[in-house]
Order: sequence, then structure tokens, then C-alpha cells
Amino acid sequence: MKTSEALQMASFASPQEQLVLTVLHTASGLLSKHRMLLKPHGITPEQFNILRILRGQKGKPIALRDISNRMIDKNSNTSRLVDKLLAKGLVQREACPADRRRVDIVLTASGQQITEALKNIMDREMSSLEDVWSQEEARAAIEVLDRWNEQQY
Amino acid sequence: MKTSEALQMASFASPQEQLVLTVLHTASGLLSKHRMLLKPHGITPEQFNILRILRGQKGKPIALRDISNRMIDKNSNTSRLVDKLLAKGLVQREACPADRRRVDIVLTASGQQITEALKNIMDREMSSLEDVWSQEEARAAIEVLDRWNEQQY
DNA sequence: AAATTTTAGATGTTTATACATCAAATGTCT
DNA sequence: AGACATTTGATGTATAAACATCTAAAATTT
Repeated sequence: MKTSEALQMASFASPQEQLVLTVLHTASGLLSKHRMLLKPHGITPEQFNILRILRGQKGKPIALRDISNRMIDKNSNTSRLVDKLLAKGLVQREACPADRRRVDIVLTASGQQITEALKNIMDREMSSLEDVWSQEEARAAIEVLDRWNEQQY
Repeated sequence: MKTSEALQMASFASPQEQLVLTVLHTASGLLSKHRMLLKPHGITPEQFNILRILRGQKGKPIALRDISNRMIDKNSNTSRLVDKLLAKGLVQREACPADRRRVDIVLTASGQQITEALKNIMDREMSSLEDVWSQEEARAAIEVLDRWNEQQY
């Protein structure tokens, strides 16, 4: 269903306003889809965001602060999300030798295993988008949205 | 900052995947901006979504269920959001004569007043987007994003 | 070097979402 | 009509975001 139908809005003040509502509505739908895909494995999209960042480190420890900086939602409370992953034994905290304020995080063996499995699931989902969007229109939409992101100081 | 810079991602598997992350990141930023604008008035974007729907009713009562159907985030817990607005005296619950399961909601006089004020603030914000996006590219991006929304059953 | 400021992370509280369950009212089926 | 199913809304619980505050460590200033 189109956003205008989903919100039951007959008209919008402007295409720009309509785009804002479309972005918000689409993001909500994407997140729901991801939540559904990850749910059988007991991981939320927010937790997966962290696992994905840690996976990119290839075993190299990364400070909590640097995880926060790479999160999709910059307001995420990384400290507590890591707590959840820790409770599941998927990550490990380590003292950071260079700076004792920092806490380094690394994937455990079991964390690596589940992250690979989840990444395959998400990769499949992302691949399916190639049937929905062409590369060109995806790039064009990115350029449009990022223009707003760049404008924010 | 562009999404790729904000997430510190050097490369993406595909433009399609990059668009998904861009939509999620942009939505998070838009919501933060709205939250900031509404905050001085003690209203959250989620609560404003309801106020805006009620305003569109022009005094005609609307069932909680129908509010839910028009929300940007379909998973919002409308019952509890209305509770918050009720506590602030901005809306009123009424028995629905046609169906006693339903609960009709209407704006109070003070609710109408604050909603007008907030709508002006948000309208100004939306108008400012005309400097960021042309009508044509906004329409093009809407078409792209809604293609995904339509594809979801 | 001592004082001050900034940074990193943890934690407490409020708000909202995700999901399950419940009760009451309505709709449907036989 | 009576039995059964569905709808509407409320509510309980877990997870996460928003925001403030706190401690320790490091950086900067004087």
C-alpha cells in the first residue's frame, strides 16, 4: 500500500511534506520487516546493528563510543544494548589499555557464529530489493535524502 | 553529513542496501528534528500525529481504531498515547453510540488551540524543505519508496 | 603541578514500541 | 436463538529511545 493510502491522506501540502511522511512510514515498515526476520533468533534490529559493526572489525576490539558513532540511530543507548548482547554471551567487554575510560567490545565465538547467520538472512533480504529498485533510482533517492542529511549542521 | 559518512561505511553491498540504510538514518534524523521542534510545547511527534489526525476531523469524533489506521507508525499504541493527551486535557473520550466497543475521541478547545500552534511550527519546517528538494525530485523519491511499500502484502 | 574542562561510559526515569492477553461488544453461522 | 468467532480497546511486560545525572579518567588551562 502506498503511504498516502496507508495514512488515508487525500492530499498533502506539498510533495516535500509528502516525502517526509513517506520516509517516516517506509522506515517504520523496513524496521518491522527486519524485526520479523531477526526475531526467530532472539535479536532485535538495534542489536543486530551492533553485531554488524563488530563483524566489520574482524576481531579487532572497538570502543563503545565508536560503536555509537556508527549506529544508524545516533540516539541509541549503546551501553545498554551491549548489556543485552553480553547477557546472551555474544560479545565481551575488555579493558582498553590506551584509555582507561573506554570499554572495548569484541564478538565471542558464538557471537561470530550467529552474526554470520543473521547477516546471511539480511543479505538475502537486501538482495530481494534488486527486484524492487534499479541501481540508478536507488542512487537517485539516496542523493535526494542525503541532501537533507547534509543540510543538518 | 551524508549517511555513508554518518555510519562510517566505506562501501555498501549494493545501492539498494545503501538506500535502506539511508531511509532508516534519515527517518531517525527527521524524527529528532520534529521532536526538538515540538518539545518546548511538551508534545512528542507521536502525540502530534494523533493531534493532526483529530484536527483533520474538524470536530467530528473518530474512533481510536480509525486513528490507529492513520498513524505513521502502525505499531503505535494509540490507546496509551491518547491517555497522555487526555492527561493534558487536549482530547476527550466519548462513548460511541453506534458501537459500544468503540471509543470516540475529539479535541478539546485547548487541544484545538495547541494543535493550531504546533501545526504552524511544523508547516514552517515543511516549507523550509522546498529549499532542499524540488517538487519533481520529491515526487520521484516518493515513487521509489512507495514501490517498496506497495510490494509488502 | 593544581585546577578546570571535557570525554567515556553507566545508570535512573519517562516515553514509546512490540507483543501477548483479556473483557466486552458485535458479527456470523447453524 | 444459541454457539462460536471476530473486533475494539485496555492493560501487563519486555525492549528501546530520550534525556538528565553521575563517576572516573583524560585533556586542557593557568
